[in-house]
Amino acid sequence: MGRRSVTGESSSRRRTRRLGRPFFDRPTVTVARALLGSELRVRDADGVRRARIVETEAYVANDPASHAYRGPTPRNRSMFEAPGTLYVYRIHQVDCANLVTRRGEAVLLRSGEPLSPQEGNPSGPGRLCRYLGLGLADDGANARRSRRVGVWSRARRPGRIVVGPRVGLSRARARLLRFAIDGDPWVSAPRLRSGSVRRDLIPPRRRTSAV
DNA sequence: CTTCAGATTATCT
DNA sequence: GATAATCTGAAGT
Repeated sequence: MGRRSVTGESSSRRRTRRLGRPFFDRPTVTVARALLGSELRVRDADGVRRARIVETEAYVANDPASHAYRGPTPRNRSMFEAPGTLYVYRIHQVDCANLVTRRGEAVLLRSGEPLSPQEGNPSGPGRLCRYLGLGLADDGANARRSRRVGVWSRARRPGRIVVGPRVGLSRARARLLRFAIDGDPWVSAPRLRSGSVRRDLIPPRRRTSAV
């Protein structure tokens, strides 16, 4: 905790913009990859918290691991709203945030690099929300329009993207729908390593311990 | 109404 | 690596 990585600035700067419908209204895997390197901003009375997204997971149609798998319920209602909607849920006393892509599909924001002056650890979906001040109250807000929450395009290119199995699931373990910036120190455990997973290969089920 | 597993994390061996 | 914490949503009776 309290670490801040040095992120070679200035060299390949880009103009950033708030991401809108064309960004979110695409296949979920596309959005999950495109979100890497983008910036999440949450405004409150004290100012703006910012984090650079370094790890995501895709939850797609007909996905047994998705909260939307059995159709709309009171909890997952936001997953069936417009692209860019925040779906925030609570598990084991922590809140986790998703961005909706297409109907019933979303991208879980798994970890980020802290960009605000405030120290903190946004590595892990619960910690990311806590660092940014995101919570259940934000469920249903739309990041395309919200004054409080927004996603901003990459200021610089991310490095290589690595792919692997999603974390913490008991079902659909074989699907490679977790994406991260290779080597980024803020990627959550278990760490993905380049070359450790073949994108086109479905690994056999393991009895214990993932990755 | 009751049961139960869970898109996590802190802490221990 | 393994487990407890701690509680809610959703499915079952």
